[in-house]
Amino acid sequence: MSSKVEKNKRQKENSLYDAAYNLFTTKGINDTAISDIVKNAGVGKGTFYLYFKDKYDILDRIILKKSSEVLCQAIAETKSKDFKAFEDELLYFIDYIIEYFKKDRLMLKLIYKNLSWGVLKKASKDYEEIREIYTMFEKGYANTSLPKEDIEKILFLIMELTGSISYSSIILKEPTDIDEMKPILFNTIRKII
Amino acid sequence: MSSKVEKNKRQKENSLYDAAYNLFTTKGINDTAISDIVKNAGVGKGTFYLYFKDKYDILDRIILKKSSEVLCQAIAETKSKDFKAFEDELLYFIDYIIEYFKKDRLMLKLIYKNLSWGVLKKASKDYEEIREIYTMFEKGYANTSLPKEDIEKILFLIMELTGSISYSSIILKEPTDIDEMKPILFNTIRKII
Amino acid sequence: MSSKVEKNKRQKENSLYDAAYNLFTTKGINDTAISDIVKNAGVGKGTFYLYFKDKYDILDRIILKKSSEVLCQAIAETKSKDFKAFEDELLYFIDYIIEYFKKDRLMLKLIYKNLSWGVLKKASKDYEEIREIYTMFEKGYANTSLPKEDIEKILFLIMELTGSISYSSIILKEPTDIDEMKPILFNTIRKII
Amino acid sequence: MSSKVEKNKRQKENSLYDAAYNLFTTKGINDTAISDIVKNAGVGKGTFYLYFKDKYDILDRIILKKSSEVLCQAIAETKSKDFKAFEDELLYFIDYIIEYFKKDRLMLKLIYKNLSWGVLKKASKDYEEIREIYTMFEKGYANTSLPKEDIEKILFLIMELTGSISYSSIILKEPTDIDEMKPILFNTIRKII
DNA sequence: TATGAATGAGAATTCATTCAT
DNA sequence: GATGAATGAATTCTCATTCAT
Repeated sequence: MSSKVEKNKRQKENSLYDAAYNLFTTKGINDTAISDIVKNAGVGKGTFYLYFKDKYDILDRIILKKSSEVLCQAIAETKSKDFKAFEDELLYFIDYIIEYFKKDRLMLKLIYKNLSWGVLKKASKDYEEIREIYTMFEKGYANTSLPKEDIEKILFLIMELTGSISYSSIILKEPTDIDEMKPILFNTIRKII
Repeated sequence: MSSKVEKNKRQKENSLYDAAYNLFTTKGINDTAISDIVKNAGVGKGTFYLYFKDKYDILDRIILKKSSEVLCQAIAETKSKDFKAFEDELLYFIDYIIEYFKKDRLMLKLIYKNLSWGVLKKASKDYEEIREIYTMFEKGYANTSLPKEDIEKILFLIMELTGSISYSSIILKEPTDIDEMKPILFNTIRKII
Repeated sequence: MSSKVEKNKRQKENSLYDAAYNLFTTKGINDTAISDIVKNAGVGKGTFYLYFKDKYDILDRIILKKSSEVLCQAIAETKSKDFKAFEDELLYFIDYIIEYFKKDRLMLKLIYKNLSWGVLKKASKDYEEIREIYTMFEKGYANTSLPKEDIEKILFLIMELTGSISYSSIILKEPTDIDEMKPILFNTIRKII
Repeated sequence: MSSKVEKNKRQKENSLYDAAYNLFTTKGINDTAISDIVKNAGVGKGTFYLYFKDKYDILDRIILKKSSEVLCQAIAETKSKDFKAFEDELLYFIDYIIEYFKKDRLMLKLIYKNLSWGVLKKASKDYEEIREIYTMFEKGYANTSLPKEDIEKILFLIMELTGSISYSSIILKEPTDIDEMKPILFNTIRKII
């Protein structure tokens, strides 16, 4: 296949991704029809089915893509800082994620209700950076006697807590604004590790 | 209005609640149509609209009802035990909730992603028991200098953490089974308070 | 039946008339449901069927009532002026009707599309005043040799023309405003008689 | 787009027009459902919404189409006769319309109460023939000092009168049959011009 | 590959009418 | 007479999916 054709295909697929993401975040998943997506993407209706099975197929892929993006960016940024203390490193990582969500509330809204940390772990085949989160965390626990599985569980627990608190305080403003929750959350994480 | 008519109305409304709950938990929300609900409830289609605005109206009310039920039962049971230590009391309360969810996974699946602790707080007007959760928690912190708001935030955080971990480990088995997560979760809560 | 009960019945019927008239003129006939009418009238749904067969039954009666009212008022007012010339008398009568419609556009909109002069004639059993329109017109033609039927046809024609022009110029502003159409219309009527 | 597809589209649209027209005239507008239309047209239900917004959209377009057809035919026929006198020409034109309505009462019934001369004028962009009615009329008034607007108003008035009388005498037989009304109507028009 | 016209199953919603109280 | 809860047929409208071009 000529690379021109290949490029054109990639282009169509991407415009479908973009259109779907925009519609899912602004109108909601239920209120977005495939005909909306193809209209916004500027492609024919049949074309959608060449790339995706249905609405939930493209949704799943978008969620994976977007949440990986956040995590990759967060881990890359954290690693570049060369923290001495593990606690500082972890909190910087968590804070980066929260600040990201604060700037892109629509994305948080879309991915939170549809993402589980477990799904991401499966995706870690494709994203080396996600494995690095584990590495960072395990290194932080290097001189403890905790079994590796327990360390992973603690990481899992912290990630779930972060996601949960981010969602409720950023999206629902419950029980209060994220900036007021952060000290409590960070303090809690410090106690946990 | 005669009490016979009144009783009949209550009956219809309840059979709609029950039918909707069963369908939502077994078939899922998206795959449940109003016509399914009325068919299962044994009432006419128009009757649905006499009591509810649409599918999401009945869903919201079910979620509120069911989640209040869990919490009310949990707090009642906890109070009846007359714990001496606050830590024991809180962990018993949390454990009760988790065990409830273990027995009724479908309910957990339905309510978790659609419920926020904030919504419940608003409902606490109608449910005295929910206010008692706060009372219990505040009593536990009685001899600290923490401001009342911070105590509430910590409670909120623990509730979100519990819900989040319950959902992922009971429903998704991620990162592992709930029984393996419990020690870590309880240990974490102990550290937090 | 005691007159108190009788009065109460009349009251309910009247509030149904009023409610229906208000809804028909503001929301339109198609968009007015019987449940709207009874709600606005403050009576039970079953009550409607004690007085009217269906929506079109009450509509027909309202149209007859309202259009008779206009005509009765117009003829009474005209007679009270004691015109010498028939032309002046007829034009005053027509003008009175037009001015009435100008002040109550909603009513014109409701009755025009649903009323025919013929329907009114049938109603003239109940409304002596409507017969007087004929009398006035025939008197005006007293010293001509025209057969009575032709005189009636001319009156009919003038009434249809008036209604038609009122509707288009007052409601649709077509071809122009009623005040600009009046001179042409009056001039035309003068030529006709 | 291939002309085959284009032709097929036109065909579907036309069968919808035809089916809707037949149902509107025979069953009435209120008693015609979209599902009746598509069934009679032999197309899928969704196809209707590909071409029309709703029942009133197709109705409006039908009315415009049909009323333009009558007028176009009437003016074409009139022009072909090469009348010397304007009065003869106008009356022939009016008579043609009336005879048309006599033969197609259902059409008259459908379009009259839903059509205004004003709507037609707007459509005259698409129908050159409608503009020719104005031309004919203005030519007839060529050697008078009447302003152009007044001439148009008189034409409007004559058209409204014709429509109104046609409707009541052909459809309602009020006050009498159209053939008995014609002499009076023609006489009146003669007086008006 | 890409298209978009066509489909029809199925979802939500309305509403006239009945009838037990 | 008066009520209003209950009904379910009827209607509108949507939308995922197909397939001929």
